[in-house]
Formats: sequence, structure tokens, C-alpha cells
Amino acid sequence: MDVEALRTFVAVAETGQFQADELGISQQAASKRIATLERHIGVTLLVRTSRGSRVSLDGQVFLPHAKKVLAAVEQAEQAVRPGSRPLRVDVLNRRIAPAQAVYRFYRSHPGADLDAVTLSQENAAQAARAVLEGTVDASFRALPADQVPTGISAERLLDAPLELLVGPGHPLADAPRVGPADLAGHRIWIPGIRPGTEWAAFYQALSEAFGLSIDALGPNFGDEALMDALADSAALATLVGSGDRYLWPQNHDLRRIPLHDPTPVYPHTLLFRSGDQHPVLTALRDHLRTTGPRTPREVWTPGWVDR
Amino acid sequence: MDVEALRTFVAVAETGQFQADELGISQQAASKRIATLERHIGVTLLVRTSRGSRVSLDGQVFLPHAKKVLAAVEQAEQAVRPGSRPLRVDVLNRRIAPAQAVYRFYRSHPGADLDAVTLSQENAAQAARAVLEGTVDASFRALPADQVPTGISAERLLDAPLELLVGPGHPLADAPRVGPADLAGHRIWIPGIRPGTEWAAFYQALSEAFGLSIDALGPNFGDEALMDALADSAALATLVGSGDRYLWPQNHDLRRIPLHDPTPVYPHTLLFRSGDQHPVLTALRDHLRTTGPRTPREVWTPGWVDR
DNA sequence: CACCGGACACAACCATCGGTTGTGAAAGTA
DNA sequence: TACTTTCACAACCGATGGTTGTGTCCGGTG
Repeated sequence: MDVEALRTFVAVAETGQFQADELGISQQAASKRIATLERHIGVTLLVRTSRGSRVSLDGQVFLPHAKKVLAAVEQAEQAVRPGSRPLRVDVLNRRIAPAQAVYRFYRSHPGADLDAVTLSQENAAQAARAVLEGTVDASFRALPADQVPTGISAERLLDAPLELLVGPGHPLADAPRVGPADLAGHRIWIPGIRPGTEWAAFYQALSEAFGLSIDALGPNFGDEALMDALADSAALATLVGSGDRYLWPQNHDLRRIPLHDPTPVYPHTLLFRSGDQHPVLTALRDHLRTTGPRTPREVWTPGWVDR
Repeated sequence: MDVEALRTFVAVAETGQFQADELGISQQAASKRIATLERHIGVTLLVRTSRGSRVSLDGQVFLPHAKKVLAAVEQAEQAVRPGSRPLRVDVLNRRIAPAQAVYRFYRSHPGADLDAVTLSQENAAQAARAVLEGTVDASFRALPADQVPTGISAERLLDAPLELLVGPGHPLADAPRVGPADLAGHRIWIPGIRPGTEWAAFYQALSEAFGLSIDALGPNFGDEALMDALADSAALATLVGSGDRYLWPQNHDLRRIPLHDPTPVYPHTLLFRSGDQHPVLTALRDHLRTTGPRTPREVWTPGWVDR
């Protein structure tokens, strides 16, 4: 049974003629459609005269059923219409740049139907699978363009500049700005980075590019422990995103020192299903493209990042 | 939205794979169907893996709606399925042969869902229109084959032999059998036949064929009045179908005298919508074809009757 | 009474669609 | 590594469903 034929039948039944102007098909096509429908269900639905058509008795029985089918179809389409449910965005971690960017987007789009979740996937490949399966609609990751699975689109929408975070006793504590190469010889500790993740790859590339010694291994005993260690050490430093909200460097007299010439940036990339029509997703991408903190200054990213 | 695609989606969702064996289509066809459906509604319904498919979150939302559409379609088809309502047969008049034939059919088919109605249409053309419009499903009439409207089928299924009905004083009252030609010169009165009807045409043809004087005009004052007149008259006669149930010739000592050589028969023809699939209609036609009182003897019918 | 116009069906034609078979890629398994 | 399973893509092709053109029916009209 063809849904379009039902639509045609309802229209003809209501207008009384096959002149289906608003149907967008010719009278002959409407005639064939309904003839096919009648042949399919085995009864005559319309009484044709030379001055129009009326519904037969069987047609009168069939009409409300046809309308019910059409209503069910409409409801089914409505139920999954893009935008009918909140957009689920994986922001990785509520402290870092993606979460704050999504929050700014939400502030500037008050009606946006949006859930920010933290999925805690191991790595970008698992996050991509979660996106593919619909667990979330989008996820902020950093993924080389040639590793994006089929069915997933990746857009680099958020560059997070890195800053050096040191305690008051560190030799660079009072420098107004630091170049990445200046960090050579200093010990940089970034706990909680698990091997095999894109974070590990990023810091690996960074250390190779500038001859740094970045210690990205070891368990993470919590931000407080890290900050305590930084505050007490004259040799230890770490790297954080310029927008990361740590509570609170001030409490420990920690210093954020911007990196320049070039500025290493972490290339947050939004993964989403190719062709996803969700209006909030579209708006979020537009927002990030136009208002994101992409800096015009010279930046450094790993070689495996596009552009 | 294609209903078949919904059916396919439900099957795939339940089996977990595109091996749509019971769908009667190939795996590739199922894949294309669902891809088209997904493109149409704008969301991904299934998560494809190399070992089957699972429904995505959107698919889980969509699935019950799809089932509802299919149920509505099934109900719509059920509502007008041939046989879902009683067959309405116009028997013209409960006294004459068609009504009795339908009654015999009903007796031999106890479960048959059947309404016998008397439509009181003026003539066969109007009855045909009523059939076409679905007011009744079938009507017993006598209609030349070349006057059957398009969309109507006509089957001559019931031959009603005529008998002479006379009072005890009539010259032919004691004849065991009479030939039509023997009636020439006798006055035959058949009240209640309106001009323009197929009955008038039948008696007109009969009178011309055998040189009879049939008075078919005049109002019908009721069967009782006719029988009273017959009982009292030595010159008056009328013609009745051999199966017609008049109450009661015996009361007036009326005589039924069969006509032979040839036997004029009234060719009751069943009009019904071409292609009507109603099982009771099919059974009724079969019944009449096999058990009807079609006589092998020599019969007379008007020239405009087929065969 | 002949003509006209509205409405539907039929015929011919054609693009699109939805099916098939054949093949390839991905991923789990022996 | 080789094999199996499963789904997607490509090529092909007949059926489907659209179009235009035309015919018929029938009621209204000059």
C-alpha cells in the first residue's frame, strides 16, 4: 500500500474531484494512483461520474482508516525529526575549553535544546564509534583527518592555546611570555594522560618538535595534588589550556604564562555523524566557526592535524 | 515514506541483520531500502557493524512508530477486505424467484454473511447505478448484454419459467399444459408493470413473439385484488413465475398451468461490480450456476437476452 | 438539437526507482 | 594468515509511476 496513494485518495474524497492541484500531480496520475490502490485493496473507493467523484460506501469505511495511517506516518516522522530531542554533545571534561565553548554557545542561544555530557571514552576512535551509534551526537576530540571513520565528519573548530603553569619558585615564574623552545631542559609533568590516546600523541609531537621532556605518564592523583606539587617545586611545570578552569591557581600562587612564537594549540575537533541535520548542531558549528578563539597569531599544531 | 521500507526496518531491527530471508528480497535490496528511509527521515536508524546491525537511539525511538504505522495499514486493509461486511443483494421483491433462490443459497451456506434487500429501483439502469455506487453489491435484473454499463458485470443465473394463473372458470383451467401460442386471443392482465422497465420490455417481446394481447398497464391494486379478479373471471388470466409465492392461489381455487413448447422464461440476471471479490458473492454465483433451475427443455427468451 | 465544456480513463512514452547479481571492504574467528 | 560473515557499492534492467495527448461520457447551453 502506497502512502502517497492514500494521501491522494483523501484529497480526492474531500475535493470531490481528481483535479489534485495541491497534490502536485496531474489528474491522470491521480486516477492511476487511486485505480492502483483500489486494485490493491480489492474494493471500489470512489464513484466516478462525469461531473466529479464521490466516495462509495466502501470508500466511506476506508477514509478514516486512511487518515489514521497518514497521521501515524506524520507522527513517526515527527518523532525522529532532527531537533525533536536535545542535542547530546560530549565535552570530554567540564573544565576544559570545549565545555566552556559549549556553555558560551548556550548562553548566546538561550532556546537551544542541548545536553552537554562527559562520555569518558578512552580515545578518539571510541568516541567516533559512540557518535556513529548515536550515544552522543557530537564529541570534541583531536583526530587526524585520515583516521576519521566513514560516516563521521570532523571539523576543527576550537584551538586551545597552551599556557605554562608554574609555582612561584620556578625560574620562569615571572617571565611575561615564553617560547616553546625555551622550555627545553625544564621538566614538564602532565599526569593522567593515558598512552594510546590522542592527548598522548599531541604531547609526544610537541616534545619532539621543540626538544622538550614531557612526562605524561603516571597516574593522576587529582588537580589539587598536581597544584600542590607545582607550588612547592622550583623545577616542575605543567601545560594547561588557556581557558581551562582549575580551582584555583591563585590559591597556590601559581602563574599562567602564555606561550608564543609559536603558540602551541590543542586542535579540538568536533566529530559528528555526516549529514546530521540537527539544527542545534548546525548552530553550534556556525557559532564556533565565527566566534571561536582561533588566533590569527602563529600557532603550532602536530603535523597530523589538517591545515 | 514507503510502507515496505518500514516493514523491512522492523524486520531488520528484530533479527539484527539484513538477511531478510522472510522478506523475500535480497540483502542488498534491504540495505538500499533502509538507506533510502534513513535519508528520507534524516536520521540514522541502524548501527551497522561487520557482524550485523543494531538499532541506534533514533532507531529505538522510531521503531514503535513504525510498528504503529504498519498496524494502521493492516487495519485499513482489514476494514474493507472483501467479506468484511455482509453482502448486500437486491432481490427486487421477496415473493419472486431471486428472493427464493437467495434464501435457498443461504440455507445451504449457513455461515454466509448476507443481507437480502429490496431496493425498489425504477429500472435495471438505475439498479446498475446503485451497484456501481456500492448501495448494494448485487441486483437481480434482466438487462441486455449491450446495455450493461462499464464497471458492471451481468450474469444470467436464474431462469424463471412462466406459468399461467387462472380461475376455475377459465377455459384453460383444467389443461395439464399450455403452449404460449395457445394463449393468443385470451386476455392476459399483468398489473403493476411500469413502462420503461425491463419487465415491460419482456412482456412486450413475449406478446409480439406469440401474438398475445398482454395488458401490462394500469395500477396494481394488490395481489389480493388480482386474485379475486382472476377467481371471478372466466376470461382473465395472468402470468407468474413458477416459483413465485402468492398467498395463496389455493384459497381462490386458482390454477397454475405450466407453459411448454417453448417455455417462456424470465432471464434473471445478476448485476455486480466487475472484479468484486466478496467471497459470498462468488459463492452465490457458483451456487446459482450449478443448482439454478435452468431447464434443459426448449425455452423462450426475448431476443435481447444473451444466448 | 447540436454544440460545448468539465471530468475521468486509456494509450503511448519516458525517467526514475527498486530490484537483481557481482564484487569489495571491514572485522571477528580459526 | 586465511576464512567467514555482514553490509555497501556498482552495474544492469524490468517495473513503476509520472507526463502529454486523446477519447468518452454527460450535463448545461445557445
